[in-house]
Amino acid sequence: MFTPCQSRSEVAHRLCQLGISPTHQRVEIAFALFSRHEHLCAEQIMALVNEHESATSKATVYNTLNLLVEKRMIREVIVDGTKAFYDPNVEPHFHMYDVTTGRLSDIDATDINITGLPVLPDGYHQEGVDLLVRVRS
Amino acid sequence: MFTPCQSRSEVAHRLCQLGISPTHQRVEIAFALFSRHEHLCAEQIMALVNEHESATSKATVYNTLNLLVEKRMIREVIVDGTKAFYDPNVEPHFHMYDVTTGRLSDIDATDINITGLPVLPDGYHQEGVDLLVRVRS
DNA sequence: GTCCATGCAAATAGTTTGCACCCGG
DNA sequence: CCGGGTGCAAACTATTTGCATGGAC
Repeated sequence: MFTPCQSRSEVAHRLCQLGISPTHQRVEIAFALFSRHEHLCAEQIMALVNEHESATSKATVYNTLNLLVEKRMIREVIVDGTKAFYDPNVEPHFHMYDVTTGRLSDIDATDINITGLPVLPDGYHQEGVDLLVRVRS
Repeated sequence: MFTPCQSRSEVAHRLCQLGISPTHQRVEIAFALFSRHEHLCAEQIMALVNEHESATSKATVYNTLNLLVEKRMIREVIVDGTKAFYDPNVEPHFHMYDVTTGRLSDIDATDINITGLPVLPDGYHQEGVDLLVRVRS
């Protein structure tokens, strides 16, 4: 299950567990995602991190997000090709995207059942299944 | 069902049906997609179109692809956020993406059944469901 | 001649790269 | 000191915008 973090020290601890040294920038970036249960894009994260003092560069935001994705602390969600969203929930689940507002929300995977997917040829193995429900309001 | 076009005049005819004037550039771009049953990205389409004489600009390729998407002659498929694929098949169907080769292929929708999707609140309506199976070879 | 569709050069947005610096050993 | 990890300016790539051109009426 997804567990949010209320404090920066909690986030720092999780970073350490993954072998990532908890620098100021990294803690701020991870905290932005884990303190709220939302899907944010790089730009929004950058804005949150630099709310008080403008201290962290775009490149660092991106590099850190990529590092967290690689270490499986967060997940990248592609929705429309214009930008990536980042999701602090790494458990298997799906997404709903409101094309009117640009808002992305979770769909719990436990309720969903997908049948009839093709059997993969030998030598192939399934990495994952992405399911996105696009809605308009 | 998806019906490929073997000739440029067939493509021109389909463009007219949609109210798009069949200029040289547009016919070439649409023909690149409809003459082969494949998923191509803008770059590949540009290369095909300019194989003989380098005559069509990148901007025109993109603008034309966007026009065809808008008129529902083709479909944009987002797979990894680095580039968009364009699919001449606009019937409901799903996709399989080989992350090793970067190749994208169709999955027929008739075999697939998805249950347990959430009921949408009033005022919302479903635009579509995208299903992508990521495989590794 | 006027006007609007068309095509493209230039601008933009999102992301990555390569390198300078600094901190721990 | 030295070396690798860190952060960022600059570069890069995919895509969009705004405008000049030219063909239709």
